Parts: sequence; structure tokens; C-alpha cells
Amino acid sequence: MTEPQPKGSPTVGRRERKKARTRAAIQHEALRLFGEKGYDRTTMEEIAEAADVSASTLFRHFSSKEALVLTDEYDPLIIGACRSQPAELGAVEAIRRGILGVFEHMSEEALADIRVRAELAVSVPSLRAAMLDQLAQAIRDVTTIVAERAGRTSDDFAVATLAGAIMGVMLAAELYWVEHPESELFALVDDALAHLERGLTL
Amino acid sequence: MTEPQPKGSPTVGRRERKKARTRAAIQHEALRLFGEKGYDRTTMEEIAEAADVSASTLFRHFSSKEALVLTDEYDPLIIGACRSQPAELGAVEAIRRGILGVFEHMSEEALADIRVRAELAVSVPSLRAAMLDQLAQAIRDVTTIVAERAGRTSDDFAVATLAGAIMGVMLAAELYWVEHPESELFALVDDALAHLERGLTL
DNA sequence: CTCCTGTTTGGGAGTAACTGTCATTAGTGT
DNA sequence: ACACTAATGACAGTTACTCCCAAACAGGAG
Repeated sequence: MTEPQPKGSPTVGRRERKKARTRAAIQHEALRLFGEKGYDRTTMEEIAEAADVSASTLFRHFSSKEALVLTDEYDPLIIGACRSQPAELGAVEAIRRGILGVFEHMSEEALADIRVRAELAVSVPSLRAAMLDQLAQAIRDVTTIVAERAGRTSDDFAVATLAGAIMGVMLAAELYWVEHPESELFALVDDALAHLERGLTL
Repeated sequence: MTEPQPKGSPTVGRRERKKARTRAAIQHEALRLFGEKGYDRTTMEEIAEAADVSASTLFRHFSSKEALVLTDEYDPLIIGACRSQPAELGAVEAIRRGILGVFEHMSEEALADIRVRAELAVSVPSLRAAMLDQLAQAIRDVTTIVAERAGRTSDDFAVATLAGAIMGVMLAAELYWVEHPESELFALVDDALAHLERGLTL
């Protein structure tokens, strides 16, 4: 066990850096091509070509074409942010603040990226479909958070129901956002969760 | 314009009946094979073989492998049932009664079918994914119903939020049901919507 | 520097879900 | 019986994805 990172590099050696760069390059080229030519009209081979890697390598980094669009690193951040909210807050409020906290610290670039992905994810059937896997994972995560704050187990049906409602209103916000381009995602998510906390009265 | 249906046949002629029978046979064999061999280990050709049709015909009836599991005829029934609830009921209550009304009139066989599908839809990634398309459509349908009852437009964000919450709690009920086989789907859906109407208090 | 080890990559063969086309068959209205 | 349309079948082609094996390469030990 000699020191793993001798100098400035905070995480790892050249190997992993190269890997990360390759991965980023692939995703970058993929999103570019999807934007230029359309998702369906872009083949995995073209993406591999553009990123100057073999098709094998592409599939090792991204297990599916959908993953090229849907993969991001925000979910763990949001979960952490929700968890670290003051304990006296209710679950919905904690999640609301957690989400908005993460959004606030994002660059304009990253936000634009999210919008592109969301538009793709809504307009391309196979992507729209693949999103549910993310949604299901999100429901599980939310269930855990809700259970923690309520002092109940994740098996509690009331907890599951609330988690479902939370993800439901957030999904509705996202869909509304894509259909109304002039709106702002944060504001909608904020509104939706606030509306939920007030009991969804019309 | 001579009379389309001369005798007792309420809808159509032999051609469409045959078509419907072929379609039903395909789906039946598909679900059987999926149950026996597993979804991934069953090919479209095997299904075509088992239903005694060509692969072409299979794809004409079901545009994708997922559609074989996810296609059903209940959504329009449920929508109709919700619409025909007394006008004085709130949206959530109308939907609750509409859904339970349809479920009540279903045979044990049909219910078992639904269970098999739900289990497949949860356990098989590509199906889990494809469900979101159904979910999105359901959210749109629910949005319409909610808007009607609230005397608002479908563009109203509060309406969209409520619709999202309704589908969210129903999805949560379905997921809970699959994870807790001893529970009853109706009861869970009923509970979930009732919980929602009471404001999702823990 | 040199060898050794484990990881990343590339290449190629193979599978299976689709797609499109065209000829054939089978119901339907006249 | 005859024409018309809808359903089917057969076939070739595309593409996402998997498996496998060999080459290149980074990192540590002698």
C-alpha cells in the first residue's frame, strides 16, 4: 500500500483518468450527434467512430443507447442533500429543499444539458420508456427518506403511498415543463411539492 | 351503405373476428411462454410458431415485444367509468369509484392475468421501462378527468400536479402489491386514493 | 530497466428485435 | 362469379447488444 495518488491528482492514477475522459468523450459526442441528426438516425457505430473508440468500448461504458442520454450523477447528490436537511422538517419539505439546494448550485451549462436530455427523454419513445427505471429507483430512494423522517419502515403502505405521490407530482412538473418551454423547472417542482404539502387542494 | 352487421354479430364480420382471435391467440401464447421460459429467453419467432402465425403477422399485431405484455383493453373502460360517476363527487373519489367499478366486474381469470403482467412488468427491465409510456398516457387521461370535474383546463398546473399525484399513488400501490403478494390490489388502490384524499397524512 | 499482473481496449462472430417490400391468400360488396 | 381490399407469409436488411479472445497498456515488485 504505497500512496495511491502521489501528487495533485485527487482521486486516482492516469488509468482511471483516461477511462473517465473516454467516457465523457463518448457521452459528449453522443449528445452532439443526437442533437444534430436525431436519436434514431444515429447509430452506436457512428458514436463510437466520433469518439474514436471501438464499438466494444462504447458498450462497456454505456450498457445501452438510452444510458447515453439518461446517465447523470445528480441522484446521489439530491439524496444526500435531502438527508442533510434539518430533522424537524417534514419529508416533503426536506425533499423540496434538498432538490432546490442542488439545483441552485448548478451551472447554466448543466441546466441546459438537463433540458436537452429532458426533451429527448420525452420525445423519443424508447427514452421515455427507459426513464421509468430511473423513476422506480427514485421512488425507492424517496421511500427510504420518507420512512426515515416519519420514523416508520419502508414497508409501511402509507409511506409508499406518499413516496408515490411525491414522485408523481415531480413527474407531472417535469412533463409540464417540457410542454411549456417558457416555464422554469425549479419553480414548477417547488410549486408542485408545496401544492402536495397543502393537500393538493384545487 | 347496406347494413354492416346483418344478424346477431354486434360489431363486425368474420374477417375482424378472425383478426381478433389471431391477436388474442398470439398474446395468450406469448404470456404462456413468458411464464414458462421467462421473458428474455422467449423469442418472437417462438411466439409466432406457438400461435401458428408468421413473424410478420406477429409484428403487425404487436409492434414490440413489450406490447405483448403491456397491451390491454382496460384503460378506456376505466376512463368511461370515471366519467360516468355522479357529478358532485370530487375527482379523486370519482376515479376511485370508477376503477373499483371496473375491477369488480372482472373475472378471476382476468385478475390472474393482470397479476402475471404486473409481475412481469416489474421484474423485466425492458418492460418496467416500457410501462412509463402507459403511465404518461394515464396521466394525460387523468388530467383530463380532473380538469373536467374541477371546471379548469388541462393546462392548469394544479390540475397536472393532482393528476401526477393520483398516478403516483396508484403506481406505488401496484409496486407494493407486487412486493407483498398476500395483499389485494383493489384494497391497496382503494387505500391509496383514500389516503390521497385525506391529504396523505402520516 | 524488466518482468508480472490486472485492466482497458479492439476485432470479429453471433443473436434477436425490429423494418420494408412484395407476392399470396382470404373476406366482403356488387 | 368478379373485383377490391385487408390480412398474411416469406424474405432480406438494419441495428442494438452479447460473447470471446487477443493485443496494448498502466502500475507495482524485483
